[in-house]
Amino acid sequence: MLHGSTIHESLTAVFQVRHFDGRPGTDERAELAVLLWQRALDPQAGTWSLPGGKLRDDEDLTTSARRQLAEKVDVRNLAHLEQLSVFSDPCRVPGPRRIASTFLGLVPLTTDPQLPPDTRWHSVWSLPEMSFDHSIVVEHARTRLAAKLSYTNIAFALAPPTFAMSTLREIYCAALGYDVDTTNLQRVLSRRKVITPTGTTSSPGPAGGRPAAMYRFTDSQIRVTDEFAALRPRV
Amino acid sequence: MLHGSTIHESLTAVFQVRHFDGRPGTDERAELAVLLWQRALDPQAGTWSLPGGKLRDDEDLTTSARRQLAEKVDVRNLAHLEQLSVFSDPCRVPGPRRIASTFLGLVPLTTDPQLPPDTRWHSVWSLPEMSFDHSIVVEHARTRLAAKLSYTNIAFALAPPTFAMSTLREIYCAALGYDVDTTNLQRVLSRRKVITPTGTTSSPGPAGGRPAAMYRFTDSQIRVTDEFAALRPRV
DNA sequence: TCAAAAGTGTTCCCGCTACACCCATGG
DNA sequence: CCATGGGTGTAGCGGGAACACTTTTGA
Repeated sequence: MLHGSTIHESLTAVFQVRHFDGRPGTDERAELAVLLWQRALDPQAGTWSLPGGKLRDDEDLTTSARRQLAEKVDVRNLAHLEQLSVFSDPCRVPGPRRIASTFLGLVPLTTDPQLPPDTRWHSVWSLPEMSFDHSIVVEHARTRLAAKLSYTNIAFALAPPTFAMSTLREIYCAALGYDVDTTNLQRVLSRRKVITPTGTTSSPGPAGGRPAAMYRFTDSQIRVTDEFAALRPRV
Repeated sequence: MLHGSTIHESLTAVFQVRHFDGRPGTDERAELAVLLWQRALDPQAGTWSLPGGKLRDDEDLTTSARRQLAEKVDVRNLAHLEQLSVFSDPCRVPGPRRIASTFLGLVPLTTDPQLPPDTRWHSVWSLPEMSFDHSIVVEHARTRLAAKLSYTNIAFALAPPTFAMSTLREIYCAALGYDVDTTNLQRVLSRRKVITPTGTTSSPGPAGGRPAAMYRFTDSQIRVTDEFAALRPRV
């Protein structure tokens, strides 16, 4: 009765903020995208899946998730990877039991990894038909990301090494799904010491405009920056 | 190489706010307690462990965790159970590989489950020597609980069905580890519609005093009550 | 000199904190 | 009538939202 032939797998929702380059004339807004590959074989051939795969005996789950992403979709520059929940329903997939540990992975704006032919970025706001319970994982990952944007420095993993505030604004808008005020974003993140000015400026675009001050994230490791919403300890 | 003989187990940190009844004269403050059992056999005989055990083929992890608690320590009245992270280091315990999915479980103040002889409640502020990586789990669980107390109604799972504000204050103080103001606790939770007055009052103790108004939690299911600390969407 | 982009300053509002004050009961 | 425990009123503060205004560039 105990573990007849259970497989442990990792599944990772890899997110990146991407410009979905429309044809010229189309407004090319930045959108939050998730990396998916299309199943060629049954079960559920044609549906889109999260990258992942079986856990090996000599690795832990985090290592395994990183390895799967490097081997199968050639993603080697994850700036952040964290565990989400475990999917353990005995009937979640047909065939032998698979317990899935799910992850949230983040790739910075500037990098553009080479993808295998069956793999593509999809806007999280218009997902294709997805395999098994994978769409739930994407939803969890998106929710977790949105929450952490407001009380941690997790955006470091979505932003380039240095950036103008307008770029950072785009990233926040894309990841949160609603508009954010550049002014207040700058002030909130500065007060919390999440971002630091580099002292340099970028030259303005072809349309002119004042040169933008460049910033960088103070830490390149996740850090909680606003611990308690209420019921703070007395000072 | 793939899954030679891996076992999947659940481990649950069960918390309850308890009065550690000192001798008369000792001030018997309420403290956050965790349920532990003492290992009789090696490995690590004598150290204290979290309740849990092997996952069966026909159950998911949540079901398994509930079953283990009912069978092994006779805890059948968990008001809340949620997943924490997975511990998957191949060497986390000696012998065959065990992957542990960890949980946070909460038991209300009033209930007092019968415990087996090797099982005992321990204050989370003075833990005994613990087995393997179990103390990390307790630490995670405590941190998660403290965080959720500030932005969800999770305290419903620690409180009796109805209670006076002074009781609820004790619960928050014990779980958070620092003092909370009764007045503001009442206002914050009332504004968020987390608690509802029942209309009844409790008779005062032997020392006299004004009768306390009784409250209950509005929901008996976890609910987020203060979504964003910053960067809220525009209205 | 004008438009576009970026940065600054100011005001307002809301929620949490702190603390003083008022109420009800038992001895 | 006083001690004890509960409840209410209110002022203050701090952080975030909104928005107008100034600065710097290219055409």
